[in-house]
Amino acid sequence: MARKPADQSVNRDTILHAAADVLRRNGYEATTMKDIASEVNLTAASLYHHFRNKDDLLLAVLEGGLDLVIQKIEPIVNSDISPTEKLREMVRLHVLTLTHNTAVGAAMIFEIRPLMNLKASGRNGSHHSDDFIVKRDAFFAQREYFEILFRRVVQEGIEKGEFREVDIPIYTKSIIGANNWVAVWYKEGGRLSGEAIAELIADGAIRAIKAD
Amino acid sequence: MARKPADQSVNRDTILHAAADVLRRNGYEATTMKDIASEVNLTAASLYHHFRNKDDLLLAVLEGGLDLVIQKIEPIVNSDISPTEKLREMVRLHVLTLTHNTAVGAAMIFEIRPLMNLKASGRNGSHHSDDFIVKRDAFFAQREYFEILFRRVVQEGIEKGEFREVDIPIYTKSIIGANNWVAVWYKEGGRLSGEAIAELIADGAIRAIKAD
DNA sequence: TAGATAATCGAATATGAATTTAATTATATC
DNA sequence: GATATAATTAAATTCATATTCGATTATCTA
Repeated sequence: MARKPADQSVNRDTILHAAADVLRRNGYEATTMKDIASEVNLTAASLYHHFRNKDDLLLAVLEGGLDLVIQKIEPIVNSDISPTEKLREMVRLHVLTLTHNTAVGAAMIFEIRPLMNLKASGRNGSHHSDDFIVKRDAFFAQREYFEILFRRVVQEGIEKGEFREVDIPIYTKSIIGANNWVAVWYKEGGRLSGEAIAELIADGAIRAIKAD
Repeated sequence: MARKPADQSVNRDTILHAAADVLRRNGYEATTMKDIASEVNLTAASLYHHFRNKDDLLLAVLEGGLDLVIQKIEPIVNSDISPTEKLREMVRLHVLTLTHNTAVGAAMIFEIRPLMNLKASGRNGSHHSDDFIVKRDAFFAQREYFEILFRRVVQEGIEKGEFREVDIPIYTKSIIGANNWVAVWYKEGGRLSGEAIAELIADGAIRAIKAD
C-alpha cells in the first residue's frame, strides 16, 4: 500500500542536518528555505513535503540539537561520581558536543532570539499554528531543564562542601555562557581540538567554584 | 544658510538608540526599518534622511555599542593597578555596560552572525557599498581589539605570577563569553542588580585564573 | 519677510521569500 | 504489470520589506 522512503530520497533527518548547517552560518531569520533546499539538492517546494513550514523545520533542528546535549549531560547528573567530577564532565561534554555537532550545536544554543521574541508578542502579523506554539514552548522548557541539570549539580557540590557558596543561577549561567560562546568562535582545524578546548574550559569552571 | 537641526527633530543618535532597542528584541535580520521608525514616531522613509540604508544604520548601532565598552575597558588596561584588579574591573564594567545599555550592549555583542556571514561570502545577491565593507571590517577589527585588551591583562597577570598559566585565548574567550551571555538572559528588575551580577561574575573570573 | 535647506511623509517600485497548487516521476506492494 | 502513494518539481501566489521619489512642512539665517 504505502510506499516506503526510497534509499536515494532525501529524508527528514538529512534535511535537518542541512538546515542546521545553514542555520549556523546564516542565523535564524536569514536562513531561507531555498538555502536549505540547495544544500540537499532539492527545491524549496520539496521541503514542504517533509515539514509543514519553515518554523516547523527550524524548530525541529533546535529540538534535535538540544535533545542531543541533554542526552549527554543527563546521565552524568544521575551518576554517583562526585559533584566536582560531574561538573567537569558536563562542561566537557557540553563543549565537545558543540564542537562536534557544530551545526546542530550552534543552532541549538544560538538562534533563539527570534523565537523568544515570538514568545513575547509575535510582532509581524505572523500566523503560528497552535501546534507550533506548543512545540516552541516545549523547546523553551527543555532549555530550562538543561540549565536545571547544571544547577542541580552545583547545588549538590555546595551541599557536600566541594564547592563554595556561589550564587547558583549566576554561576550556572556564566558557565553555560562560556560554553555556548564556543559555538560563536570555534572553527574546525584550529589550533586546539574540541577535546582540548573542552578540557580547558571545564578546568576553569571547576576552579571558579571549588571551595577554598 | 544651512538649517540647524530643530530641537524637536529626531536626530541620528535617537534613531540609533531606538534601533539598538529593536535590534536587541528582534535580532538583526528580523529588525525592519518600519520597526525602528515606529519607535521614534517616524516613517521608514524618513530614516533614509539620516542613514544611507539599513546596513549602515545597524552597523552604526554596533559600532556605537562596541566603542562604548572599549572606552570603559581601555583605561583600566593602561592603569597601574594589579592585573588581578584590572581583570576584575574589566569584567565588572563589561557586564555592567551590558546591563545598563541593554539595547546597545546586546546589539553590540550579539547580532553579528549575519555580518560575519556577509564577510564570509555575501550569500544572497546583496549589493554592499565599498564604504559599508570598510566599516564592517573596521567593526570586526574593533572586536578583535576588545578581546586583545583582555588578553593583554591576562598575559600581564601570568607574567607577574598573579595568574596561573592558562591558555590565554581560551580563557579570554570563556570570560568574554560568560559576560556576553548576560545580554541573553538579563532582564531589568530581576532578582539581582546589574552591579551585583557584575560583581559575582567578576569574582568567578578571578577565581578561575588566580595562581594556586 | 524671503530664501535656503533640513526633516518628514505618502505613495510607488522592486525584490525576495514563504507557501500553494497542480502536475510529474519513482517505487513499493499486489 | 497495475496501482496507490511517496517524492519531487515548476510555476503561480501572496506578502513583507527595503528603497526611491516627489511633494510638503518646518525652521534657520540673512
